[in-house]
Amino acid sequence: MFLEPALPSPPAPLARRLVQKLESITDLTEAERQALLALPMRVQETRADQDIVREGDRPSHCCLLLDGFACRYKFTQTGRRQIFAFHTPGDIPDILTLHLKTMDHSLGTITSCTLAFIAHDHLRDLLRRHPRLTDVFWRDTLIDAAIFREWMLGIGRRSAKTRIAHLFCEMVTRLTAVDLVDGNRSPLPITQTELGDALGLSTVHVNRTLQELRGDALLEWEGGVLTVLDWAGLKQVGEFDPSYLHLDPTHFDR
Amino acid sequence: MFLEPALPSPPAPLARRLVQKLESITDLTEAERQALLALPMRVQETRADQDIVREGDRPSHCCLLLDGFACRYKFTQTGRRQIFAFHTPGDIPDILTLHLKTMDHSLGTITSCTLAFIAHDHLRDLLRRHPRLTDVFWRDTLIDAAIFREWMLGIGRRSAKTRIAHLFCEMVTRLTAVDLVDGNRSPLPITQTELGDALGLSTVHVNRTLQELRGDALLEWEGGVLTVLDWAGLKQVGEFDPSYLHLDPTHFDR
DNA sequence: CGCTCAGTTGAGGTGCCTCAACTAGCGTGG
DNA sequence: CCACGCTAGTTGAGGCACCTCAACTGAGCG
Repeated sequence: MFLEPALPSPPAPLARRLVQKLESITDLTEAERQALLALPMRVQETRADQDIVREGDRPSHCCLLLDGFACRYKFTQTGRRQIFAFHTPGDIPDILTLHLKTMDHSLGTITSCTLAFIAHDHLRDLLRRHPRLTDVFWRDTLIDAAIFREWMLGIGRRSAKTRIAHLFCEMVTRLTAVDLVDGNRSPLPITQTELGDALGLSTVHVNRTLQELRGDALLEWEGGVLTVLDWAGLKQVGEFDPSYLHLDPTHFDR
Repeated sequence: MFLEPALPSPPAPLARRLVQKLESITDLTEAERQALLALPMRVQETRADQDIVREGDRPSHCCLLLDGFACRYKFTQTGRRQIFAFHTPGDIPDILTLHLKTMDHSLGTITSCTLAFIAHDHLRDLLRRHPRLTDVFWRDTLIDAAIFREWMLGIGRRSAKTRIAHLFCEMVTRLTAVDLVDGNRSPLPITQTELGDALGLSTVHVNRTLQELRGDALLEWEGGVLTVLDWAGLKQVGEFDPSYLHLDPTHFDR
């Protein structure tokens, strides 16, 4: 293993958002925090709607999302798209490449993004020196899977209206956990088409269902900002129970 | 940590199926194999349609499936069920309880099963002594998540016929990997209702779609045994590409 | 021999889909 | 500074894949 020294140490701790994200789901020791902040990484700005990693790729780096929104997705053979997850700052959406050599789906940006690439070797070295961080990342992928299950439940068994409301509740909750929500206003810079691709719905039906939710005075959604007008009502329509997000109650509550 | 010595050493290595399952997705050293086989566990026979762990539980043991079929599932608030996964011998469906204290869904038997309960403390001790096994189980949960994604893609974007064919391909492939398939005959002891709950379909529609698949001479399915008459055809109808299962090609091919 | 449970069939309904057209905003280049 | 094109959002009309409800069959079993 050949670990180059970190590039000229950056002014602000780049991995701050990563630490914040991990602390929203678990505790970290000071040593672990420092080790994370010291991770060498290469920063890159990316435009919207760009693939970061594609199905079939065999990456040697993981991608830490520092700023912006990204998503993971895959197409059917007939060209229909399913989005599996929306990712927010602090996430490492492709941490799975540490243990699954070949990507079975793609990762792309939704907005313009700031990305930080971390070499597998550096990550493995970190986990060897701090074995408990392995458990932390493992826990993170277990939560990832829990979110997949909840989406599956929605797509398989819930109405369009409930599905959309549920996703809004989830995004607001997750964004709150990484301190990106201001009062009842949350960033949500995705298109109605992307929302449909995430929920297994057509754009047309998403549009009409959104009109219902707006008509019920539950929310507004304009210019990439979601404003929740009635959180209790939205939770109820969305059948939302945040247990599956396994957020650490000592660091988070809503 | 108080590790009692293993119960009177059983005649046949109980964890044999676990080793076999893990070797279908990765390599194990002899030491790791031995350590797994030496895991202390309490064996229990269970009838069909029994819950093993329920949503909200905080278990202190994991459950290794030695024989039979199990599934994980959750209900919507309106009582509609979604099955998230079918589990086969060698699986530890609730390994997530090592890192997520509270179950966010339920685990139940489909057929009568032989279960082996392993204390979290024993598992943690094993992983401390063999850190690479942590990576192996982490990899296993990553594959679990990949299967969730593939199901999500199906439920969200594929037709009923494709979905059913795809699931059949997946089950046959996974069961082949743990040596439970005899030629073109594979155990599949689930009901049409369970199949529907897994695929987001009604029982009635599952039934009619199965008739199509049988009519196309792709398969037979009777008495809990699936007979694939035309593997190439079934794969094609199901748009099945096994990459997402990340099976170890040195131990497995189909 | 009757109960139960899985599978099957018919009939009618609907939630969401597709296709197509139109509007509004916004960046870009002439 | 306007014209243009592109993208996101919106609306209408018609269709269908899948749904619900309900009844019936057949096998397994106490």
